[in-house]
Amino acid sequence: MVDVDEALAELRRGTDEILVDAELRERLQAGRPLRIKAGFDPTAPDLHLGHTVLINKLRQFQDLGHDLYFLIGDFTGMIGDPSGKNVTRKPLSAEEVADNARTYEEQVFRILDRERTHVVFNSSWMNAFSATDMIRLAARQTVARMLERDDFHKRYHAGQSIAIHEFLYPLIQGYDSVELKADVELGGTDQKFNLLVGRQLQHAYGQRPQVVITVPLLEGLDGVQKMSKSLDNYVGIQEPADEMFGKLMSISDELMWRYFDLLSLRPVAERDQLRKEAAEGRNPRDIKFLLAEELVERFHDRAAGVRARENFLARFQRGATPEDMPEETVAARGGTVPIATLLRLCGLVASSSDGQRMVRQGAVRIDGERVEDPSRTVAAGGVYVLQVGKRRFARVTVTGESV
RNA sequence: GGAGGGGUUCCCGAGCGGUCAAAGGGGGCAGACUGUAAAUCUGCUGGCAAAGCCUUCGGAGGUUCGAAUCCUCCCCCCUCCA
Repeated sequence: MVDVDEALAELRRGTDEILVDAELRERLQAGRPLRIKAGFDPTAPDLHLGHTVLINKLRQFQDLGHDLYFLIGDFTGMIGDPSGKNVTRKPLSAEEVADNARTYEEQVFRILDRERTHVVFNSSWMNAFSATDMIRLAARQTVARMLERDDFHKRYHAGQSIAIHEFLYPLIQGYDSVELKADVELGGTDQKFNLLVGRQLQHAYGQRPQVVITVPLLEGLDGVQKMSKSLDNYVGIQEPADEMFGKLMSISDELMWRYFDLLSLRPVAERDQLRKEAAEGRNPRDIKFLLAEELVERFHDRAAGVRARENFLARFQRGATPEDMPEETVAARGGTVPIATLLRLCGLVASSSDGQRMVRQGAVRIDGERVEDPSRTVAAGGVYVLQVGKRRFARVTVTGESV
């Protein structure tokens, strides 16, 4: 049996809070495999680095011999999750939920141990929940307590709507813990309220309340808001190596240390050493290289990490165009196509108006030559490398009229 | 059920008969500077194969030469009272 103190030290690392630490110790001492719960909303089909903070922690529990209940909140997902943005979400269709859940499952086993993971869906018990059950459940919670939740509190005081069913979300999530007889539930710090509802409900239903562990939320690339797909400040774990590397290089120096803490698996001592070197004048960019390379390596492989760094240097230090870029084919009506339209058709700008603006701002290049004239047209019968800004590229073949 | 306040572009928020594709801020994007960092400065921030045309101020009608602005009905949100 693993030493409990050692296990606890390992489990505490990188967490935000453990409620209650003494209870966790007790349960670990009991020596039986614990039932570890973590819930996932089935709306995001792409896991990003922000999710991996939690998933790495789950993996640790597995490595210590505990059982993971990977809960896909398909039922709660259909209700619509109130957390995050202060907007009532539209419910997902059963089909979408199923699709998203499958994608989740595929990706998560890049990190988790399949053998020690039970994938469960809360619809499997919630679909059988009766109105009577629901009322009994709702009776366990008060409106005042609900309004303590930060998200609800803000919306309420900002004069934004809160639908009643949004109150059901935490209740059901909490009830899932009852159903699973969870010993421990993990989640992001933003989940603290919901996780604590689980404790309360387990007590109300005669169970021993779960231990709640929160992990910090990872800030997105902007360094301010949490990493999320909808804010488009994320790094997906399935992204191409160059893309991943480039995104990680664009973070601020300050944020880099945060990422070292929450994402890097390097020993703490090494992190401290790097920090010292930075303070002594080592170029932070080179330290960022280490981080970016480590993460690319984790989700691709060693060679990919090295190659991504080389490509990065080539492109931005020596101005080379990337080797891989989207290939597009565009048919020119009447033999030529305006540059702004071409950019739009290649997906490099959101609209042709936007494309014109980009040209005016000097952001557009054709085969490396800056385009000055917004009304410039491009002739059919050629292959061009288009560039917008520093990062957006496409190789386009312009053909004559085809349809 | 009653009384009052409110719904404006990605977000917040001005506008209250033409000069409004709609102030200002945030966010975002681009340029300069750099280490594709941050900070800073500057510009842009409805759409269209485009010097013109088309669509936007909760929805539908109406008044007017002209409506985000005025009128009618409807929908939604908030506050207080029940």
